[in-house]
Amino acid sequence: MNIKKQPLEKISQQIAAPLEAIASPQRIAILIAIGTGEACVCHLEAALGWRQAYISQHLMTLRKADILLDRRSGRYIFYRLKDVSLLDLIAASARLSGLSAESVSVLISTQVNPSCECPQCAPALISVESLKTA
Amino acid sequence: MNIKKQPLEKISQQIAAPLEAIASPQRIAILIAIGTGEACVCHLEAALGWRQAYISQHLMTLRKADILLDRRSGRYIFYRLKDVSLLDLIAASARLSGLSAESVSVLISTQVNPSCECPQCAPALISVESLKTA
DNA sequence: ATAATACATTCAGGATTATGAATATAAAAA
DNA sequence: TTTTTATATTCATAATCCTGAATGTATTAT
Repeated sequence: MNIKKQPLEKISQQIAAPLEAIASPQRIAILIAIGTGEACVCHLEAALGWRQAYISQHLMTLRKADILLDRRSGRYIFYRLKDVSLLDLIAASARLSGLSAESVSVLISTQVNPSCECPQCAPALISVESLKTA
Repeated sequence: MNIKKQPLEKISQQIAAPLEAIASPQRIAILIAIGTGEACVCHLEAALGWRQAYISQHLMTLRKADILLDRRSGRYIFYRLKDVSLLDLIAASARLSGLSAESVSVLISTQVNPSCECPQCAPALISVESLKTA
C-alpha cells in the first residue's frame, strides 16, 4: 500500500464539498443548460425563464465551489464546466433516480434557444429575420 | 427521437433528490463505512465514533431518500446500499475534489473494526479473546 | 415479568441556506 | 459623457438543516 490512508472524516468532507454545491434543482438545471458548451447569463435567462439576479447567485455558488469557469467577451460573460466529467456524475445521479441516461442527454444537447438573442443563439435567428425585410 | 422530452425543471428536480440526501460529510462517511457490505448501527458507532441517535438520524434521511435498505436480524438492523453504483458516484465526486480513486476505495474495503463487537466484526475478535483465556 | 440491548423518534435551539428586492459595476453604444 | 446592456453583489428574511438531549420501541436474556 503506497497510499497514505487518510481519516474517513476528512475524506468524506472533501467529497461532500462539490456535492453540496451541485445538489440543488436550480443548479443542476443550470449545469445541464450549460452542458458541454458555454453559456452567458442571458442565455440561461432564456433557457430557464428565471430572473437574472437569481441565476447569477447560483452561478456564484458554483464558481466558489470551483465547478465553473468564466470567460469575458465584450459585455458577455460565458460560463463553462471546469470538468466536463461532472455531466457523468449528473447522469449517474439520474440513474439513481430511475431516469434513463437519454432523458438527460437529450436536454444537454439543446444548445440553441430560439428566445435567446445572445451571440451563441442569434446566428440561427438572423436568417429568419433577414427574410422578412428582404 | 423516441424519448419524450421532459421539461428541464422537472428532470433536474428528480436528479437533485438523491444528491440532496447524499451531499453531507456525515452521510458520505456513513455510505463509505457501509460500502459494498452491510452494517448495523453499532458497527457504525465504532467505525465513526459518533453517538447512536445521531447516526440513526442520518440513516433515516438516507432511507427516506430511497438510498438505503434495511434488514432486521434479531435485535440488529443491518443497512446496505440499495444500489451499489452509488459508490461510483461517490468516487466520481472524489475525483472532482482532486482525490484519487484509491484514497476512497481503501476506506471502503475496511469492513471489520476491532473496536466493534457486532456480529460482522466479532468473529475476527473471538480468536484473539480465546487466546487470552486459553 | 423484568431488565438489558439495539435502534428509532421527537423536540428544540442555533446555524445555515434559499430566494427576492434593490443596487452596484463594467463594457459598449450613442 | 451619458445611456444602455450584461452581469455581479449586497441585504433581508423566511425556510430549512444540523445537532444534541431526551425518550420511545422492539427484541432478547434472565
